Amino acid sequence: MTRQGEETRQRLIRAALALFQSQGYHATGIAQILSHAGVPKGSLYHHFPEGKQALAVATVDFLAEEMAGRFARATEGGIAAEKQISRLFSDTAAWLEGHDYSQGALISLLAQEVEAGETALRARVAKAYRDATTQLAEALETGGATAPEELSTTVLAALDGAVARARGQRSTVALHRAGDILSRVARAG
Amino acid sequence: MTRQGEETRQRLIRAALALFQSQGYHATGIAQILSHAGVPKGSLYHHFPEGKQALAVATVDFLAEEMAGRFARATEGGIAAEKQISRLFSDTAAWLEGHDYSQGALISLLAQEVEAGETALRARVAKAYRDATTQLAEALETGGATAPEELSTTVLAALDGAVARARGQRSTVALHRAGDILSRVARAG
DNA sequence: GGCACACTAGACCAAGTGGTCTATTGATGA
DNA sequence: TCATCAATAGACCACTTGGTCTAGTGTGCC
Repeated sequence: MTRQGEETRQRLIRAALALFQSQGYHATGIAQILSHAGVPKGSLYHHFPEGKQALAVATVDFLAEEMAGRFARATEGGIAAEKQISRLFSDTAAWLEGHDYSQGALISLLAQEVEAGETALRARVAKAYRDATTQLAEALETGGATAPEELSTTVLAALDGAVARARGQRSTVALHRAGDILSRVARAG
Repeated sequence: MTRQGEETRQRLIRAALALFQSQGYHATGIAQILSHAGVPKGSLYHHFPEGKQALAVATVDFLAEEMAGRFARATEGGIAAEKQISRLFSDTAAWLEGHDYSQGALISLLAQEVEAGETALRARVAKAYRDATTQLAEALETGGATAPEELSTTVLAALDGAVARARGQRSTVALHRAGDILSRVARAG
């Protein structure tokens, strides 16, 4: 793959990520991704011969890596679990507001939108959930949480649900409420 | 509206609900709804002149009423908030398994899928969130919870997120974990 | 019984869908 | 320097989409 080819690939992934996150998988057309990325159709099918689904898989992987970095950073410096959680929610709230609620929770969106038949994509979604949970659990454990796996699962579920709601209501109160309650849970142990 | 007309309307709403809940709004075509409901196209546009979006609005209203009934029932007999929450999660888990994970969280799905331009639908989604939260909060308050609004918001967010995840992983463990933690929160006060 | 109209029926349409294919360009390694 | 092939470019295709429209049918009221 040439340097330019690599760049095109990245542009496609970024454009697809933004659009899928904003409208969902089925609402986003190939043409829209192409115009958003400034890339012709031939290039898409050169880099992703399996088409839209393959692009979505790459998008999930890209996002999963980004999240992994975020959780890893949360561990540094031994921040208390309680603090990690409240930060996770308030950072997400700020991110949503910053994008005027146009972005959302890709993984949970795909988990609900994608049919059982699209196995490749479904498998990546499931993997993304597993990885995010164990990574956050490790960070929380480092931060002194008891039952970190259970807490991590709950935090991620509440985060996804609250993001969806925030978008529906154009308000981050749900995010802050959930963050408050769950960070208190971490403190209580 | 004739008796038969009313029945056709109901059939359309039920079919649309099942399909939207299963695949999302954009992935579900008019033709699919029609064939699922066993209703010709002319009837749809007679009952819902504004088309797909109006049908989705009716679907949200229908679901909102159903949820209201569920929360009202939870209040009867003064069940403890702690118990209400664990039931909510385990009932949902059973419901998902019963439908082989084909059904999902419609409101949060729509909240993420629907563009800002579709105002009518967005407004109903926001209303459904508000109503569900206050109804559950009342039930929880009756059950002895402190800060019922905050708890209700968090429970609903976690429920939506856990449903999405359950579908992505074909497993209800996330639902049970979140239910456990949040019912403990209700007990702790 | 008979009329009005709520309702059903589905052919039809323009626009858009994801995907294929051929032609061409230009970066890269020998 | 040049040959090769990765990458770009976009015309094209079969099919589906949501929606419109005209023609009939049968229900319910007077």
